[in-house]
Amino acid sequence: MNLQQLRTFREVAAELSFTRAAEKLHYAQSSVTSQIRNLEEAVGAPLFDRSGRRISLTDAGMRLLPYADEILHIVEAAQKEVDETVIEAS
Amino acid sequence: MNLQQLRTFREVAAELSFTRAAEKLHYAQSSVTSQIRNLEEAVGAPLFDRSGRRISLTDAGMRLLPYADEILHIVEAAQKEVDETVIEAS
DNA sequence: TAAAAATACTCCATAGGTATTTTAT
DNA sequence: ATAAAATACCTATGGAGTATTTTTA
Repeated sequence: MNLQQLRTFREVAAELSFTRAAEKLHYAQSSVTSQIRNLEEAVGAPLFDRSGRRISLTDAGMRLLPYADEILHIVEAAQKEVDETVIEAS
Repeated sequence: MNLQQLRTFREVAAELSFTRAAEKLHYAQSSVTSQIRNLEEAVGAPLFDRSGRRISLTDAGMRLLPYADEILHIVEAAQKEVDETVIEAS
């Protein structure tokens, strides 16, 4: 599991589309496919149901989503906190 | 910034030694050095003061540490949450 | 049949290792 | 003198892309 996979997962979950998530994040569609596949391998469960051109979150996906959000928010907060130090030092 | 860097950062901060952190995490010492260097680049601030063979956390490092801990804890919790789904499905 | 995901493949960046050098005690 | 971090260098893995194929609505 890595932060980039979580960002991509969040976007795919929001769009319910690999293609649109790829456009938004400036990835190739195939890259989004592998990121999600790798994340699914990492967590040991499928995150989306694929039925051709419609996808939907699995149970595991629905459970993971709020954690992904939380993690990414804290990462942002951490960056801001460190930025404060840099500002104060100047 | 990535999760592996945060895990390594946490261990270096706990040990206050690149060498001991490398042993604990089964990395080469040079790998820990680059991981920390890359993390420092990512956040835009030095995280440790190096004065030869003694290292200590900088102000930025001290600020980042609790966030790193929090992020890594939530990552663990997320994995457990997904595991629940896998168990329930069986 | 058309839109979206999966697959095959290629290429390159980077992560990690070994070996060595530098630097403070 | 020595213990620890930094650096130089090398290799291999994997991430991202393009092009194509498969799938289902």
